[in-house]
Amino acid sequence: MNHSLDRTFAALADPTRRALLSQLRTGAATVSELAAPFDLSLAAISKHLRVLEGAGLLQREVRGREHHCSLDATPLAAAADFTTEYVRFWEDRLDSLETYLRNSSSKPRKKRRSAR
Amino acid sequence: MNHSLDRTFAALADPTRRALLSQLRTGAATVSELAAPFDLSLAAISKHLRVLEGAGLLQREVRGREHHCSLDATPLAAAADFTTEYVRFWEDRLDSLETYLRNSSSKPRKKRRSAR
DNA sequence: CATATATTCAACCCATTAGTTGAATTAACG
DNA sequence: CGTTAATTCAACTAATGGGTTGAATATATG
Repeated sequence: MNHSLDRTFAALADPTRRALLSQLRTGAATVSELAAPFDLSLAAISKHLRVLEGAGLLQREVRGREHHCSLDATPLAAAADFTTEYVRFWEDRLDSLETYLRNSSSKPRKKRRSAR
Repeated sequence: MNHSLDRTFAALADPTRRALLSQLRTGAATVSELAAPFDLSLAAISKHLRVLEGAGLLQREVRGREHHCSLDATPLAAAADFTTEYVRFWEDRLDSLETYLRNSSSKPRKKRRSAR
């Protein structure tokens, strides 16, 4: 279940791929343009790009002998939802812990208000 | 660079680990409690838990022979920031594309307003 | 103490990943 | 047409990941 989150997170787990994504924010680019900043073979970059493509984060338009790659951030929405849900959950827990501590230490035995 | 994002995303890339995190939201649990829902050996779960721990997502308190595990969502904040930044960027791009299309198709040659 | 319980450790297996190099493919260009 | 350029393919290596099993290590407990 949630195959696509698997691929999205796996794609993001590699620093080279995150750097490629970052580069793509400035606009579409060919494979060799994308490869230029890295000390890696073109084949290695080609593989990374395929991983990004497999995660739906990259779209490729072949124009002659050049492959023009562009970002597609759509799949990141699910990843963002997933993570922010936990962050919210966590903040809420910390909030209620805080109110609990405030209410129980200064005025012990008193009923605590609910957080937020 | 950003070793910790590496580990966070790598930890999230596995469905078993995401399920473990989800379980941990209901509160602390021992290793065997966490393992119960899965059709996996305890050793396998133990490994997954160590990955989560390595990513800082799990805290362990050894109480006698039991290891009580609890969630720590703190590292997810960076992951959430990372992903939502892209999502925002993407929405903005789509927005400006939309306004561009609206303004150029109905009233061609007219200056377009900036998005948002 | 002897035994059962909770968990990890160690050694393995198999699949996948990240990288390399050299050849193949396809397209552009004088 | 022949050469150069952009990219992938194929084969290989080394490391990592996810899983297993059986033994080891503590810790409870009758």
